[in-house]
Amino acid sequence: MFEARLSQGSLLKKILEAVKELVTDANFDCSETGIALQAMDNSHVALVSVLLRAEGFDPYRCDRNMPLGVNLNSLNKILKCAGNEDIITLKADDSGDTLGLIFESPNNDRVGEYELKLMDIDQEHLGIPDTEYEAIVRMPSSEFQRICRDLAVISESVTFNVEKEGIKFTSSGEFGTGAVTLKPHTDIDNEEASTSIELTQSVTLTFSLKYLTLFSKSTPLSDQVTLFLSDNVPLLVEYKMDDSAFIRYYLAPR
Amino acid sequence: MFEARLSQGSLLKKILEAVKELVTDANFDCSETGIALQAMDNSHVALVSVLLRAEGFDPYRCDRNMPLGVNLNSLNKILKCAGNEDIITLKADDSGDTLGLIFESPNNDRVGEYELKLMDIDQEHLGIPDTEYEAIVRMPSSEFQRICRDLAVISESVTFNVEKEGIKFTSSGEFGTGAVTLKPHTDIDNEEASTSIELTQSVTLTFSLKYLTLFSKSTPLSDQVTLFLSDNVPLLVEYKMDDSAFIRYYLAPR
DNA sequence: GACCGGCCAG
DNA sequence: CTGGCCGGTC
Repeated sequence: MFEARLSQGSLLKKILEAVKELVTDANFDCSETGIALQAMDNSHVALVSVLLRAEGFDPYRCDRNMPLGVNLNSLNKILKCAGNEDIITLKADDSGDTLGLIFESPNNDRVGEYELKLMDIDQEHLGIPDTEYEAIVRMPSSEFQRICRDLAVISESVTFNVEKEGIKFTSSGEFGTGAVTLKPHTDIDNEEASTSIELTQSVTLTFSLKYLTLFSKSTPLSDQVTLFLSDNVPLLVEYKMDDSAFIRYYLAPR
Repeated sequence: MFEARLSQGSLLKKILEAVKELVTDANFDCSETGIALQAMDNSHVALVSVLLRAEGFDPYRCDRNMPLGVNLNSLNKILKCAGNEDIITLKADDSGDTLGLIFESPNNDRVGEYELKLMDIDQEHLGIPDTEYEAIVRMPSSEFQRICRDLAVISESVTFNVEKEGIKFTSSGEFGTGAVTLKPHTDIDNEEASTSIELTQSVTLTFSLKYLTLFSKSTPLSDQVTLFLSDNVPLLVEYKMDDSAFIRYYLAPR
């Protein structure tokens, strides 16, 4: 028996928006500690990892580990039937062949009940090594999205150059070149507009803008994004919702 | 060496929006006095003339005349990477093979640096004769845009009939006819909403609405537009931004 | 069906 | 001024 009630249902809706273009089918691995989703993207270039800890739900109950194999496109269609203010409850019985979704409107005068057929998905479970990164950049997620969108005009790839003084994003294409530099900056009135850089070593790496742009669909989930970089190691792009949830993307450098 | 800093960068963004559908490639003729662009539209029916005087920049420096041949579509893409509040600096070194653009955010924690490859464009320099016009109509630019949009429903062309008492725009098409009359009107509280007509002789001329509609993309540049008309002479449609900049369109009558 | 532009709301 | 939504065009 699995049951998880999420008072801020829009969180789940946004997560699906942030993942569905990258992955078509994936397991929701439900356990006592929460719900995890981990999958390579369809072209096996990027990795997505979502964690929703049990503490983020109320109540949360999961008697035994269950991998719920979901077609994300179908799930997304069903989630579009939930209002943004709805409370969403996920349910699965031990047979594990359907996922139940209940959408309750805030004033409880409307209840939607949906069932999604589940599927068996080969669990290619991916150990992600814990890395000490050489550079950690925290910046407004909207800024990151803007930079990806802007530089995509110039080229298909972007080079990140992180120094103590700032992070510089550079692209070069057929009709010209572009570069955006962000300086560390603390806005006390507006913490979410701040940019910070920690590094043990300056780093220069190049990535596909197509994937970064897909990652930046997570912008509505968090005001800030954190980039973790090391030479010859996949970039980690992390959106933390609060202490009980995150979405992480990994992308190998070019 | 050419360098021009424009504190209101959105001006340049809007100018490109107002020109790019008419002209694909053009020279930015940079000289001591400012930046001029003059080009026939792609079908050689209309003429666009933009002038940005040196006084509108701070600082402005141009050591020698340089025609910077630009693909306006590429330039427009790059300008979309500038924020609406950004300060824009244009730069070209004496080789003149790239145009540099620097976008500085208002609080200076974000800098975009772009380079656009330049091209050689045959300078068909167009002498525009100074004309004494028979009729000069000044009106709200939004009104002009609205009239073009409205009458385009009726026909592909519009007839301007200017009398002392008013200007009448008339179209006639397969399913009906339309006419809009504007009377001179001075709104003291709101100068920009006024309409005025000066004439030495009444004038009746017919023009392509397609081009007038393209001209009216300049509406965001100025609250007022001025129409200069004479029999058998191209219409001049002028948007003056302030004393240091204008965009003018010329269109031969049908 | 996808992309771009215009309009409306926060 | 920015972001999201809707409509139109390619």
